[in-house]
Amino acid sequence: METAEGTPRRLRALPSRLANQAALSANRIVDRTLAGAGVRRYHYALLAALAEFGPASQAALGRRTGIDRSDMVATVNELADRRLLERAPDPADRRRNIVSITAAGGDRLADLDRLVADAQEEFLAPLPAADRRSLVDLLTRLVDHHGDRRRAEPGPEA
Amino acid sequence: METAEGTPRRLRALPSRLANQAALSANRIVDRTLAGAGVRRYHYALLAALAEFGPASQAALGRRTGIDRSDMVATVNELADRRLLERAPDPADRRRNIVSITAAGGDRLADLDRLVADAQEEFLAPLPAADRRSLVDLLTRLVDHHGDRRRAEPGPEA
DNA sequence: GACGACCGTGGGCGCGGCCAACGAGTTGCT
DNA sequence: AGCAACTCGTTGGCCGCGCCCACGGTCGTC
Repeated sequence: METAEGTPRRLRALPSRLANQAALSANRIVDRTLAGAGVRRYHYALLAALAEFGPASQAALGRRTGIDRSDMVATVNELADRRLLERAPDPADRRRNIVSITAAGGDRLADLDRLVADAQEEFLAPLPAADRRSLVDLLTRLVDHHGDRRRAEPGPEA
Repeated sequence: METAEGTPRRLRALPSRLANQAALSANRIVDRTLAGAGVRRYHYALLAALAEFGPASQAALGRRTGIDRSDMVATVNELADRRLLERAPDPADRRRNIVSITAAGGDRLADLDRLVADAQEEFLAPLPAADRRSLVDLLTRLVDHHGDRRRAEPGPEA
């Protein structure tokens, strides 16, 4: 029998790979769940950001969700088509669009929140509550340190 | 000032998102590091698997690294072009190719191992040793539970 | 000998995460 | 007032990863 082919130790023990594999699993679960409701992760993130902070420009929403400005255009388009949000020009700054969530969008978000919560449960299934807290804490510290943004500091002082 | 735009709580507290963001950071670091040596993650994984278990078929390597059979073809091609591994037909089973690492491939892998180790250090920088162990432990438990493979169990007995 | 399973290969797809560029608009400085 | 620097939305593109399907060749097994 040549079944039971294991992952190489070199890879299996690699924190970066572990993080990646865990994220893979998490994303698979969440994506499958959201797909059942006809949305992708970007859609959920955008609706969540809108519900949390109220209307904002696309650029600001991008900063909050980590979605690139160019990808934001398509994401807003898709959700606007479904009447889950609205895009209106900002009279005070004509460069900006003000994006706001609709009532239907709020309702939809509530549904998605439930689905996503279930997905978290599935993802974290093997861990008891205390370990879940540890995990969240550790991951939070990691992401807080390497700040999300592509920081290109100007190198050593000129 | 409208700077300091934060991530919505709903997202920030989401374990699946935290895992994803952490993996994002990890992958950015590792990818940048490997790119400096002219390779991608798939290349490193493949070389590591070869060095660890010796010559194997492409399908077996795919199972060990998590690389799809079709993607494996290209990966093997690229490394074979650089003489880091060799592909030879298996005389005992003419469906198979036997892929084996070359001396140059072994040398290269040793270099990459060092680079990857540095990358881990950078990724884990904010965590003291004890926390790193906790993290690895927690992540390992997560990935061990949802087994890597796309398991499609036949549902309830017919 | 026929069927099923497996292998390598080719082709394709979607998503997430990027970057470059442009025109319109705004802000800041002088 | 004028100009430079910046911001914003948008278009278009790129790449890597993770997948799937289908095909022809090859075992293995009944």
